[in-house]
Amino acid sequence: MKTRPYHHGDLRAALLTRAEQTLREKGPAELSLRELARETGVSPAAPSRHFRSKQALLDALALEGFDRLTTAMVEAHDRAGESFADQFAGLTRTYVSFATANAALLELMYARKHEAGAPDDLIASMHRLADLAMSLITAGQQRGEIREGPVERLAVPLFAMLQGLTALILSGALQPDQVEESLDETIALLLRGYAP
Amino acid sequence: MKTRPYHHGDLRAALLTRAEQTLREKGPAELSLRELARETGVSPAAPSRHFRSKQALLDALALEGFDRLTTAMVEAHDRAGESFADQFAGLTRTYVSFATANAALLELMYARKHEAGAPDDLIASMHRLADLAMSLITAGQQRGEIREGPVERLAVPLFAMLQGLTALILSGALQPDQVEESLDETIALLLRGYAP
DNA sequence: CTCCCAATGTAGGCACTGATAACAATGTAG
DNA sequence: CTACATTGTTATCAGTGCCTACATTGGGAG
Repeated sequence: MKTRPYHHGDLRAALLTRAEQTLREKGPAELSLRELARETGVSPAAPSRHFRSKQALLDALALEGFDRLTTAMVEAHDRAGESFADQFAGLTRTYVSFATANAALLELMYARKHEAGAPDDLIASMHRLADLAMSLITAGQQRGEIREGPVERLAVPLFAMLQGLTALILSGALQPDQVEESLDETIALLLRGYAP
Repeated sequence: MKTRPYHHGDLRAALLTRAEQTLREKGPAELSLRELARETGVSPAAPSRHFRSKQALLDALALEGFDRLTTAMVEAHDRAGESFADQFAGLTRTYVSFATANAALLELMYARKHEAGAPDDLIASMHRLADLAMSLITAGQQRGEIREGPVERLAVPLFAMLQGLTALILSGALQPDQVEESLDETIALLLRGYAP
């Protein structure tokens, strides 16, 4: 019988994928470093070599989430048509779709951000995401499809809407079969509100 | 030296107020039943007589929060003027104001709602709040200040906006001095979007 | 090639948590 | 006055995150 090698090989990655799985299944509250170690077949203290604290692991997970979301949105932007409405709808949909597919992850991503000790890379990731949305708005303004005004101010309702819509979906306030029509309604309302 | 009486008097209420205080100061994660008991000057197992589990205490806190928020919104509605825009702005502002003043509480209120075992009274409280907003919309429709359509559908962007705006504020994405102008911007955008 | 050392894993223990069971004090209904 | 339900207390359990000391490994310097 071949014994398990002393060194795991890539414990860090193994922990992360396993953690995301249990996060998806049972939520962040149920995530335990010890149990994670148990499931990965490693000693209880082993994870500490890769993640100084439980929070550090959660941060790493959140960071990964931001990366995935950002690339998804960039791809959606490239894939969308020329018209502002198209791009707008495209970005909104991919955001919401990511949110529904990765509910717990997104919750984690935003839960972590308004606490004091948020790491720099996390904050940077979030800003990158925000910039994406802002550039969409300035583009719309240049085409005359969005009313004028400072971007930071105009962007607030958009952010709020995205954030709020996903919150509604995650919280179960919106049934899955209502999501599509709610999205339509919301996008239409935003476009009317943003019209010059 | 007078010894502390065996019976506390109103432990349940004492625990709740103390719990809300620490919730406000240190967030829900740091809330510990044992510490609560310690601060209240009572044995570690005493709280279990009033709250079967930690979750039960959090639920009670959330329920209290919903009650307070609902009454605040009802009062705001009564205080507001006749015009739809007035009422709309009034409700939005009180909601956001409650959110900023009771950040952690509100987070708790919504965190609990999308988990399986949410108690009935909590769910009922949330529906009461939702009905309030919906009735605002139907009233607006009757006055011809809001486009027609099913209320449940029209209400979604409003809920999303409220939820999202508070999320932005709580998360620190909006600086306190930006809140007022963001609110103005958002309310105006919503009114344009809702216009017939 | 060898030896040393940094990286990675293990063993054990500490302080803390929430939960539960068995027991004690209290106040009250009959 | 007494039986009893309520509300505290004590003790204990399993589980957690984190820390220190030790073991094993593999790769780079000589």
